[in-house]
Amino acid sequence: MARPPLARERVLDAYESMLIAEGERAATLDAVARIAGVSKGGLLYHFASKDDLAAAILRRLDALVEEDIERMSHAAEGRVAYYMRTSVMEDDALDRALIAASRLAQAGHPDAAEALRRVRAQWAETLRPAVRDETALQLVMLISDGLYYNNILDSADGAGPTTPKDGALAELIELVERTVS
Amino acid sequence: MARPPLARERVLDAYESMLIAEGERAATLDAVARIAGVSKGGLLYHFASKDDLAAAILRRLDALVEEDIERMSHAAEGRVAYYMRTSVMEDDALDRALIAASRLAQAGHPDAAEALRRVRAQWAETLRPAVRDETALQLVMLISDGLYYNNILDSADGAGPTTPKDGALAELIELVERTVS
DNA sequence: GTCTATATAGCGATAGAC
DNA sequence: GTCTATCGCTATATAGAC
Repeated sequence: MARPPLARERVLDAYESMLIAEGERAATLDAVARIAGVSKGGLLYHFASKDDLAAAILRRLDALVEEDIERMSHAAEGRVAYYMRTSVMEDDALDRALIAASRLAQAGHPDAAEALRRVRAQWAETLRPAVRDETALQLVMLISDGLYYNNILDSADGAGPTTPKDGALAELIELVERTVS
Repeated sequence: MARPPLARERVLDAYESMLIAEGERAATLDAVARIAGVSKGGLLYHFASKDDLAAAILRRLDALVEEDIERMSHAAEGRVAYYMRTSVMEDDALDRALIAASRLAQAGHPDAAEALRRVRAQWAETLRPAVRDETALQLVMLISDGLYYNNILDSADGAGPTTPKDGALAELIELVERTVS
């Protein structure tokens, strides 16, 4: 676990990139192997099947979410502001794993849908002490879901962001914080 | 246009159902034909290709959104309340077309992603006169997006809704209306 | 650990009978 | 307008050399 083979990580990154940029359909073993710079046989040495590849993405997601929950719990700006600010696309490791998992979920992978629901439940649990009541919690969760939904749509083709950024986002966060606390 | 062939509609409905319940991967011509109760040849008489099938879903979506915009414009409860109330899954024709289009978008179909962005822009235009400012508009749009995102996730497998319903939804709508108007 | 070559199956689409 | 039969391609996965 301490030093995973480099080729294995490269393959997983390539799979994730393909899922994000081209969708599940295009993320074939051939295409992933090509992007990762290995042969199909080489790929299948590290991941025995396509399902194995998907499972690895979901494990990566779980690990990144655990770190995120930890950071959110101790964020100086407060949990709500941290959560909303990090819900816009920054193309970091967690964003990418989330979008990849969403692609898998929508392609019909049941474990991916369950993983995403579990992640959402963890976030809700962490946010609950920081908001006034359940209605306020729903409001914050849904706005974050909305930001992710747009990230997911815009990552499909190379479209520019349709959601607020920078100044507009700061105003939105301010409005939400006034509403929920 | 006045009386489209019944078999054609059955095929389109079957395709939509497969997309929603099993994802784009599983919505093969064989599977769709089987659900619709026709042969693959029969299917391909009505829709020349799989792309043609996807395009028909997007045309259906456009027509249903046009009706929805019309209803929203004259809703007695107000545009914001109408919009939020109809953003939770009711399994009506519009919900189904939206989820199907979202599956196509995430499978890498570029026209689907563009269609969904266009729909979102139409909704924003209709809501704008009903809210205080752009930040408020963003808040309403994102909560609706969040509700759809959860619909989409929960439709993949047979999971129960994770978003507010009935009383909790009414409270959320009330909170949002206080915030944006 | 990575490669090439190949088996096997499923998919989209065509052809032609009825 | 709907069917059966079939073609050609591509995808996943295996076998075995290096």
